[in-house]
Amino acid sequence: MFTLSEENYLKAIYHLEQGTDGGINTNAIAEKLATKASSVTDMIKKLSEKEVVLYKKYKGVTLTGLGKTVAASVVRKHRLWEVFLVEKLNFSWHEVHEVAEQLEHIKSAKLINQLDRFLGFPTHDPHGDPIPDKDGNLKIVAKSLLSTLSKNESGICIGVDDSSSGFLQFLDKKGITLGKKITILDKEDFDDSVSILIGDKKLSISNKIASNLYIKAHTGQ
Amino acid sequence: MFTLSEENYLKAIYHLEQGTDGGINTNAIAEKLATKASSVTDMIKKLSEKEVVLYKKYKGVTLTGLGKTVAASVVRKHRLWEVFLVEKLNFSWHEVHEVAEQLEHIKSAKLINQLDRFLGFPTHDPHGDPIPDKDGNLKIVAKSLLSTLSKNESGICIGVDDSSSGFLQFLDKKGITLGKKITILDKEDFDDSVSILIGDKKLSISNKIASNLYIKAHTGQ
DNA sequence: TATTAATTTTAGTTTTATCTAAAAATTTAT
DNA sequence: ATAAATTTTTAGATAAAACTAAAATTAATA
Repeated sequence: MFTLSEENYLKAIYHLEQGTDGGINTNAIAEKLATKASSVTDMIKKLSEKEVVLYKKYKGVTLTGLGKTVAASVVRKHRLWEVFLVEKLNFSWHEVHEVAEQLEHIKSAKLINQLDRFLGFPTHDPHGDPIPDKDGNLKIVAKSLLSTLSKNESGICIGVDDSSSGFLQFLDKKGITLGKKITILDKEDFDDSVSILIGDKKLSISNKIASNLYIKAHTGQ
Repeated sequence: MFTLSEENYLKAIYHLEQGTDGGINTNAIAEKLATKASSVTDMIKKLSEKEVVLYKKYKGVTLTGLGKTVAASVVRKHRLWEVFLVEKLNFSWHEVHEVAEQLEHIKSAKLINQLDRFLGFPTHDPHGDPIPDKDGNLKIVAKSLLSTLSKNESGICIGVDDSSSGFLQFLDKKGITLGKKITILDKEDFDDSVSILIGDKKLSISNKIASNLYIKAHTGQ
């Protein structure tokens, strides 16, 4: 069994490992968890003894198979609870993270299995992130940043890169939500801003925004 | 804000205060929380500094107004989550306690308000215990133990005194559930066992069982 | 009431997870 | 390749919440 703190470290390492292959730096973990590098070293030693990470001094850490399983289970719980909050309790997508950070540590296999069923076995959380299955596997959907699309191309908005509360509320204000079709009307060389058509509305968004929206390839008009 | 441990102490004192008026003993709290008296003394000092309990050395503790509010809020969360588990996630009433012990510490006013609404503002948990409202008040329903009823009297089963898993599973096996009408057919002087009619079934239960079932007075047949 | 018994508190440790400051190792740059 | 900068680890300290053992207080009883 793992403590709340251990679970948080495993989750942080899990997220940092996504998209890299080498070991994860002490400093990177410290920054992610808003703690000090020395604290990270301490915890890593403990996790290493529990055989959830591989650790060589000064060389960073990687999750073991067991470590990945534990971390994925925490992420699974986090994302399932987020779905619950949005679908059943009328939370907005920008309000769920903080509460899910707490709920993800509740220990009960039956609880999470039943919650999964109750929610209809969702595959993605309210921000478009995939929900690991019971075995910790997650289905990777091919996606690209809106900023990489060319003029007249279009796609379905399926996720956000930055899921900070501020960004999500900005999207709400602009009427940009998951599942909507977005078409690139024009791209401005000057500042890389983009004119888009979303629903029946035309609007201009900055490159920064376009670089935080994931799009699923969408053939045809 | 209160730590998990502080909340558990407040809840224990809250429950121990029900039905008494004097101060609560250190030993009683220690037993309830399966800890040592010396640990209780330590925590009580801290709670006293936080002004949630009144404490005089060697004289036990009582909750202050603030203490009652905090404790009631934890109990409210516990019982709402129990309703959720039974009503929405198909838990049995004997399975909910352990999970609710964890869920009761999740901090989010919106979460608990929305959960309350989602569940239809329930007034009682799956064991028949009242759910404190937002202000910590709970509606006391007049109830009596089944063992106090006389021959030919009847009532509705509305709660259990002992809500241990073992007892609840026993009741399941016998088909005794909340909301059912129970009529006393006979009482045995020899061992104080009781013959009852529940639904269309007759069965005999020991005095121990009859002393753990609460009945709401029920006029007429 | 004096003595014994029970309860409660104090004093001193332990464990977990953090921290700061300093030392060690590694990486980067001149 | 050596010095400087950065990163990481070690050493020692702190706070929370628990413990054991002993001392202090209160309650029970002969």
